[in-house]
Amino acid sequence: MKITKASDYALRVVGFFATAEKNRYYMRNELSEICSVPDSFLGKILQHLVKSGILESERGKKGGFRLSKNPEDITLYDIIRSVEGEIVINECLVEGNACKISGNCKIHNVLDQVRCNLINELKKVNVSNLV
Amino acid sequence: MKITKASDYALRVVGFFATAEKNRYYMRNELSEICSVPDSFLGKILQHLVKSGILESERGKKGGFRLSKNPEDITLYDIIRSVEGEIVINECLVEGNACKISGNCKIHNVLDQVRCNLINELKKVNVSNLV
DNA sequence: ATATTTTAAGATAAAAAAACTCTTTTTTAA
DNA sequence: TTAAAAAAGAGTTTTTTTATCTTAAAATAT
Repeated sequence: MKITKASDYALRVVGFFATAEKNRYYMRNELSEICSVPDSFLGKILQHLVKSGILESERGKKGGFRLSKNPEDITLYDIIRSVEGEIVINECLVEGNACKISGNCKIHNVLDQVRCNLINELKKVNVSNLV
Repeated sequence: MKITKASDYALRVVGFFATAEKNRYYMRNELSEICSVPDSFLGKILQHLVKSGILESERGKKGGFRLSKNPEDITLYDIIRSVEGEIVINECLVEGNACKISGNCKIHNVLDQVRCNLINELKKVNVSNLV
């Protein structure tokens, strides 16, 4: 019931971009320093954020990372989803993974409700709310 | 962002008790079979549930486990809390663990809100709702 | 009393996931 | 064509989860 450190780091970085100079590219090692995130680990996290369209990147000299959307259009859910994959409260609800008792118990339905509610809460907050 | 298997197992067991013969003691190995939970792992889970007052136990012949409250008075939160400890959405919010940037960032406040909301949702559902 | 049955407690082991690193490749600009 | 940056993928270490096993303690039946 906890976000991973990768998510925490991602939130910091995207949160920083909301306050940063618009359109400027920041290099991985700059971001690493500014946000106190291990440099090479951050590399992986940034890749995820780029793949899911939250950041955009440019290689080579003058390269780096910057936001590819307005902060208002990026939610906490987007960021966590980007680095952790889909949020699932309990394993049994994962498709193709149904547990033996799933037919006749309500636990899973209830947990799925909790999950939907959690996701909605995370969608309510956008990155500009973090400034 | 997922409950542990121990929590899932605990939910099954307590859920079963809600449908089971009232006041009767069920032995660990019975519960293990009924709920499809590994016998010795279940031992540990049952200990947690007893310690937090959800179940009560009796040793020796005729011993076993049973509910020590009405199903209506046991919430999903109680059960998860019992086996996983306090729900924390992000590590930085754990006391004595404050991260360097905690003073000047809103991320943690926001995640704490999400956490409160999640806990409230889990408190809304009680074990009799699972029958 | 004593043997039997059951949970309690603690140590330990195996497996899985998380957290992080390193190396090689690709892209870009000067 | 060289230097600087991200991309990609493999690999490593650490931590957490998921169990198991063994010994102790308690309750009951005989």
